[in-house]
Amino acid sequence: MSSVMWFRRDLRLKDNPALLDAIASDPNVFALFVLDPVLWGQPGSVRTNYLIDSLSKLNTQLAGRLVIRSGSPSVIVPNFAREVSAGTVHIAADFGPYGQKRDNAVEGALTDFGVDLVRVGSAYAVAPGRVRKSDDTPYRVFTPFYKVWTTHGWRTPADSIPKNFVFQSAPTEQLPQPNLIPGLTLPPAGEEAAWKFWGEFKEKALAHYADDRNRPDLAGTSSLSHHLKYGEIHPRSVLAGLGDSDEVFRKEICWREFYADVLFNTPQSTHASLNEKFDVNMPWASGATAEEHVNAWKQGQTGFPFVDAGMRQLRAEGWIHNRVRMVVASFLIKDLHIPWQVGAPWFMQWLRDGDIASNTHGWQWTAGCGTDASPFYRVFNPITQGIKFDPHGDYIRRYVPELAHLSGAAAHEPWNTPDGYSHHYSRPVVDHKVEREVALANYAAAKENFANSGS
DNA sequence: TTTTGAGTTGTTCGA
DNA sequence: GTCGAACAACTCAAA
Repeated sequence: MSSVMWFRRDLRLKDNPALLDAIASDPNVFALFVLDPVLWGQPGSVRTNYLIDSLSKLNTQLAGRLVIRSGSPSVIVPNFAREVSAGTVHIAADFGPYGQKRDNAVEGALTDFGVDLVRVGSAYAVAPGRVRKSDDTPYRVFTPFYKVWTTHGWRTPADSIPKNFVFQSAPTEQLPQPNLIPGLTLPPAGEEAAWKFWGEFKEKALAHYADDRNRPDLAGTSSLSHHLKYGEIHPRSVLAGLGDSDEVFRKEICWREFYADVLFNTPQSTHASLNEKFDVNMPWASGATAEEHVNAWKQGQTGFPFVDAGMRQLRAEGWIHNRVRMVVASFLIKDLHIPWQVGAPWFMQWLRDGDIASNTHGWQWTAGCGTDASPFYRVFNPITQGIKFDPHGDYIRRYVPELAHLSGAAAHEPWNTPDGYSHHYSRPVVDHKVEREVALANYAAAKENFANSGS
């Protein structure tokens, strides 16, 4: 007999309860990764390239014993279990809409072969669905969720696997080659890189996190999002390294868990606004001009330096600073009047950390239809946001070469500088002041229509 | 059930 | 340039 560790979004050996459970259940352990065509090889997928790197690092850690098979998991996993005479298949539970469906299908197929699917742990310190109000319904507001999440607690990081543990070997496919995307550079993947970045952040930036995290021109954030996404480090390990004074950063870890919980409780929210009037009554833009606007947004050619820098950073690094994500999302929704459901998939296509829960609900928050009750008249000003959070213009010059000749904060307002357009930078596609008023009127109209529709 | 207090991330205006 | 108030009144959580 043997056991199978089916890796998915938990590509690490440290603090991996499912892996420990596999070893405890039978020391002849096969390490399996399934290339699922549903998640794999989507055109231009940045995450696919990152994942290939991460799998290659994991394979090295396993002394070349990572078994790769491609196909539908509900076929591949049971067949592999039978092939290696496994009694159990071990996984970290997945709480996303697709992941749950997939795992249930695999579990059913395994049962037919007399093999158990064992779920141990998850990608979260506190599994989605566990934090509930006293009436047993889920939270829709962050702060009370955070209070209960904190007191709920989580286990201390698990032991490492035994030193020199040897995994079993089985026939494997080769990892696909990365599909290089021109202009895109990804940081190194894998468990070792995750701990290296986490260590450096803890040493250099964590103490200033509360002040610097909003500054896209500085290295003020942890850059852990892609490592957490692929489970190269577990949030439990990160939380264990924090002190009482690191409340702001602990809250950011909790935001990831909150949004996973929200998605778990409302799986339809990947495409449907939590506040349904946004999908029914909002007069969104359409037609040729709207298409041109969306295209300018995607290409980073809106003529708003802070927006364009962010959209170009996305395609250069597969990442955008969180502050800038809010600004570019607000611009698409409230200046160009395009629904969040157009922007979210573009982010998912290009973000190396693209997480369906965090991405979906980050967008819904900005749109004003998500788990937040902030006033609808909150519209980000893309120019003043830039000047406030990139005060020297360094972030602009890094990503927008047409403005690299402007010094200091002048890069934020090329229209105020004689040679602002001497290097062919785009003119603003809209007038922010005008579009802000349009957005406010649209929200008011949607609310009115909703009231009148009698729903 | 009713009431009360509070809610990640903002902008603009006018003193 | 800085500061406080207004924006306009919703939804959620908890007592």
